[in-house]
Amino acid sequence: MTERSSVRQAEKSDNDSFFCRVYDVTCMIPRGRITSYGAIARYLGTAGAARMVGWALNSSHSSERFIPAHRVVNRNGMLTGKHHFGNASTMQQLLENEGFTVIDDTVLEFGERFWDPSLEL
DNA sequence: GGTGTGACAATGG
DNA sequence: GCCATTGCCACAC
Repeated sequence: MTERSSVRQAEKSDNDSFFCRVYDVTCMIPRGRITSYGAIARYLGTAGAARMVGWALNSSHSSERFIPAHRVVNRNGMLTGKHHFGNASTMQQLLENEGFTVIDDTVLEFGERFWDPSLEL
């Protein structure tokens, strides 16, 4: 009996998918904040599935809800998935609009504006 | 049902 | 200190 099973039983909805959780957490990211794939994965209980988080966001376009995936970067603060926004500059523009400074596909404010769902949520 | 993959993360040389 | 390799876990084929 794991924590996950209880949650899964409580939800018992289509949201039981790992993807939906990633979408939910990503939407919870406060404006002006930023997090990493590993932080989200760890919050979900799958610390080693950081890659899955990225993959889930890759399918975020399939979600009816807008997913601020631009607030999610790798541990280095690098915009590794900017190419998946359609235009490579879209993700950077969104981050700059949030008040971030993006240089060389890397968020300089990453260390300061880092938001950990496991700590904040 | 097994194999491959994937927007990462951590470790080793 | 930088580059290369391995591990990880859930989904698609």
